[in-house]
Amino acid sequence: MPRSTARPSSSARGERTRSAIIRAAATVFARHGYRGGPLAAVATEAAMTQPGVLHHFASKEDLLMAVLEQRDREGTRRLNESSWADGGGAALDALHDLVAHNGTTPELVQMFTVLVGESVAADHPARAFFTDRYETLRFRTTRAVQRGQDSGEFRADADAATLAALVLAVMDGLQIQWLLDPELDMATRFAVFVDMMKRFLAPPA
Amino acid sequence: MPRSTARPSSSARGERTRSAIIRAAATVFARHGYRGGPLAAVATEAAMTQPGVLHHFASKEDLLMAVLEQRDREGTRRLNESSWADGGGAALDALHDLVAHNGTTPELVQMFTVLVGESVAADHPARAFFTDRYETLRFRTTRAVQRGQDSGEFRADADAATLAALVLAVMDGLQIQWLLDPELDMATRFAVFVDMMKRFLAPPA
DNA sequence: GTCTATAGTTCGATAGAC
DNA sequence: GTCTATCGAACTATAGAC
Repeated sequence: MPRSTARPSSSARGERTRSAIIRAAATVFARHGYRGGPLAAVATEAAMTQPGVLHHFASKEDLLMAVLEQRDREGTRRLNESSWADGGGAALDALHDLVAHNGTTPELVQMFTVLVGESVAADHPARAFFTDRYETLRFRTTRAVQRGQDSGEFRADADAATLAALVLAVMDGLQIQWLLDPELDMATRFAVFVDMMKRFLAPPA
Repeated sequence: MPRSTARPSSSARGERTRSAIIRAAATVFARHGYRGGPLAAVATEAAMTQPGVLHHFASKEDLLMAVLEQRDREGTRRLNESSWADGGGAALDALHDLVAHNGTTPELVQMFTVLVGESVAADHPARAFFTDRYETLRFRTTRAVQRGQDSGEFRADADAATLAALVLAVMDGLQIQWLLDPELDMATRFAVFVDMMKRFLAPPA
């Protein structure tokens, strides 16, 4: 592995170009969707020509998958650095922090909302990605609720999997409404939902 | 106005053709989205040629708007025939019935989910339609919650507008997850949310 | 009112020079 | 590694016969 003081190797420079293209593609896909966003627009955004983009990615579809995986990793990293892993009410608070942060990154939110909508169509290249993503998110959120039940913070007789699906649903649904009308504050509304769920899960006195 | 026993007038036959095209377009847009669904596919689905479709609609965009308004009217009619207008818990139960019914019409649900995702992009022709639609739905749902507060069924110190936004968010979010994984039952999960919200809104004993 | 034919674009991908 | 040039496909919309 090259030391940070060394002149960047050819492949390291290549990685930087790839990153710039991924950033540009995220912007274009957020604004116009995958089908509606031409490679030429990605190229312009990355200060290149369209064949230049395809020198770094075999196809537009390849670029799409690279964008999705990159942005997904960034979002996941954020959660992992929070109190998410503690489970229970702390995990719900961590999700609230995430929603508040998302409110400062409309482009990222819009990209995922546009692409998940497109990908619901059976033949969309990102369909499998999103199916997997939701399965993983539901699994992890279910575990966070269960952790709260195991510790006695939450009632044990609630269906953790259903509640996990509801949490993710609220996040997605609020994003849609926020993107259509930016006046709407996601974090404030999500806080009410978290409050509602905590009361619902409070063990009987 | 022609009597029902009369031979259908030319314009009545024209209306039937328009309806058939709208039905065909709804199928195609649900499967591939607006941008991804060619007029030729709509034509095939309606057993016509592509210029035949454009004889009845000035442009693809015109057809899209006709599809949206038609399908929206159908959905709204269903709600109006339920206990929705009573407000309060009865209105929430009416929404649950709607969610259960939606579970039997995946094509309709998919069409709206795909199109709302696409339309979040600023330049999409359906953007204004969906912005208005959510504003209207939020307004009507807010009123339903307030009606419950006025009657004393619900606590008066809850923010009806926020709760309305949450209800719509859950519906949309569950639809996304259901379309990506049809194993997930929307109605069962929505019922848990309704239960949670009713407890949250129960007046203090 | 529906057809065939086609104009006029736009786009993804490839070829090949530098 | 980036460019210019271009191919070939797909799509909306129009023209005009029947």
